[in-house]
Amino acid sequence: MGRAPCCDKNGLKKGPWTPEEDLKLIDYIKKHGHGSWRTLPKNAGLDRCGKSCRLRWTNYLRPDIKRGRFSFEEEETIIQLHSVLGNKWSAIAARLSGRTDNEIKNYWNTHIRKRLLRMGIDPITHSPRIDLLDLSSLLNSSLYNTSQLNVSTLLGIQSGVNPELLRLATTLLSSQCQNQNQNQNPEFSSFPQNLQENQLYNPKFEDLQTEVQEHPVCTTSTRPCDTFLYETKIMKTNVEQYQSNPTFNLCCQSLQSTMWQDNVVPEELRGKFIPTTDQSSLIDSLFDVPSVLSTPSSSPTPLNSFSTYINSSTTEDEKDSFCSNIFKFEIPDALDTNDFLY
DNA sequence: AATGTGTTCAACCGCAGACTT
DNA sequence: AAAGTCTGCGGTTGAACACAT
Repeated sequence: MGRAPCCDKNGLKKGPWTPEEDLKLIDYIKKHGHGSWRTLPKNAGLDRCGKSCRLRWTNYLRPDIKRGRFSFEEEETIIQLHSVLGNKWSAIAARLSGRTDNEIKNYWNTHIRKRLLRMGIDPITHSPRIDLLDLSSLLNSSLYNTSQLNVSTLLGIQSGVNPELLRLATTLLSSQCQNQNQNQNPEFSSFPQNLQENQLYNPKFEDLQTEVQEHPVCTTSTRPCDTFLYETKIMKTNVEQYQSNPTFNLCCQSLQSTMWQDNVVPEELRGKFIPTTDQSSLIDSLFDVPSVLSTPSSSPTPLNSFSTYINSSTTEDEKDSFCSNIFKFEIPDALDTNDFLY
């Protein structure tokens, strides 16, 4: 048979610890070490269960705990580790000296998670939340008028997009402009499908796939932990494939003009980087990831990119503000987006 | 000043795997 | 081998606090 029960839960104190209890616990562990948590409360004269003592010690009383606000570097580290490890708070805490898993978990849920959501980033997958895009403006944009292009297919994004929303978008596309562009450009009409096939089978991605598969797997995610960087690489590679396509060039110019016209880029920032008709620069801009997300601060940054501005920001608020604008999606009144959110 | 609302975070709960008997 | 405990972990809660009206 097994051991005797850890503790009799009846009558044991719960709730916040008093300074006296803290002192008792600290004194005991200083003298004897914690040893068996099961027997500790009795030996230390505490009316608590061992589990409660262990939690109090590891999360609050341990002398090597670093208290106070998280630094920017710590925050960036947490985001990077989370993109690889998922909600493995203890594993993340092990790489941040002085911080407990509980503290990191709380900080993630109260600060980082909300910030990512404000930026339109899914905090679980670290991918852009395309399901929050303003479909109506996208569908009516000059991009659409030029190419009758399925937006999600253009971006090479499928994961993270609610299928219902995509279906709705597709329905809208086909019903609104069924006759408009059908014969406009036969070459381009096969473009989306080709792009999709490329994403699935392109041998160029094999090394990236391997790269990701070598990482630990995100157990809390509903799909393998393909990080934001990985997806960004794929998207970028996908689009680069079509740079030689003249119709795609048109499309890029159209998209860029739409971004400017529709206030995707905040007014005050338009002077910070120069509008360009060069597709590669545009693509870099579209797929560049702000450093606060996943890019190590030491990584090289394209000059003509959003992150150039972000990295030169002086305060966290500025970054947040800028990123919020970049990812600010207006939800059409007629569309109840709650129905589409995971 | 009173009340309502939002935020924070210490502490609890329940589960799973390791361990003991 | 089986039954039960121990330990660590991640998710969740709710009291305390901050801020807005």
